[in-house]
Amino acid sequence: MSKRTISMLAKEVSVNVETIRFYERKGLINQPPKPMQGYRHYPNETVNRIHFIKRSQELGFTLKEIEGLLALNDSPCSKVQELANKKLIAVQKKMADLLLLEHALEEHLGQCQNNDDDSHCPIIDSLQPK
Amino acid sequence: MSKRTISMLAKEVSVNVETIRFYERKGLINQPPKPMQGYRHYPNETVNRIHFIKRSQELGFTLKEIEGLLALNDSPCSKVQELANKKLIAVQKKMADLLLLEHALEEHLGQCQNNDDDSHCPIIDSLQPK
DNA sequence: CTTGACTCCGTACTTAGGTACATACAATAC
DNA sequence: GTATTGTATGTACCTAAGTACGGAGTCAAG
Repeated sequence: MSKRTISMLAKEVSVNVETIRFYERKGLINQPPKPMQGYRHYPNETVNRIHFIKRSQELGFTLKEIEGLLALNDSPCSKVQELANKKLIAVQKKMADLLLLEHALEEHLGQCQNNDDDSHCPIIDSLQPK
Repeated sequence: MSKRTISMLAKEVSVNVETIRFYERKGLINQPPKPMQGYRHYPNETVNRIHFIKRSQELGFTLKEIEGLLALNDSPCSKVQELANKKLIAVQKKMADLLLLEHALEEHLGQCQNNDDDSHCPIIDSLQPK
């Protein structure tokens, strides 16, 4: 009886209407059949689906991976762990990269601190080829 | 006398020919004039330019920001520092985000470790709406 | 009954940093 | 001289995750 139209659904899950259509096109949620008359209405299941997608995104999964997770719904825990573990390793690698970047930037900025001549920048210098 | 053609330049700086053309279109390097006869040849300056771009990319700057850096060549050090500092802060923020993500993933994986029933996964459970 | 809001549907656009392709022409190898 | 590379140019395509738009149909309020 809720007669949940697409814009009501959108509001309910805090997502744009266009995004819902996009997920439908991607096959992440299925489009309810169009009644002979009037607009489509969306079941609670779709609300749950979108929440699942959004939570997974917060864990850093891409839509493609989420598609996999959704398919894995009844798969052994070990499969899911494998995916989550891969993601964890990717996250850690990314952090390591950023840490290097952070140090490089800090070092460059440190050189600017010891620089009296504002008209000449050690950062630009070090980017310049030797 | 080098008569450096585009593919020689590409090899020299370890970049695709297409990438050089792309940088030309973006205005990051300027395209040498086409001689009446034969192919364009690229000066050492372009080699330096591309090295500058690549080093800046390693420091995490985007092409758009690099455009800014190139324009800043003769600007006061303080301007450059400002840009680098912004970048540093963005990097640190990104790391903080990833750290949270890491902990969330680790916690989820930890629950799988304490799970005896492989046919049922706590991760999928926790993504599922309550 | 007409206006405004909403839906449906398909398609195009967005950002970033390139990659690829089609065509014509130039240069080099044999 | 012919075959194979290489270059010039413009345009289209790629991924990711949507966003925007145009036109037609539909619904609800006044």
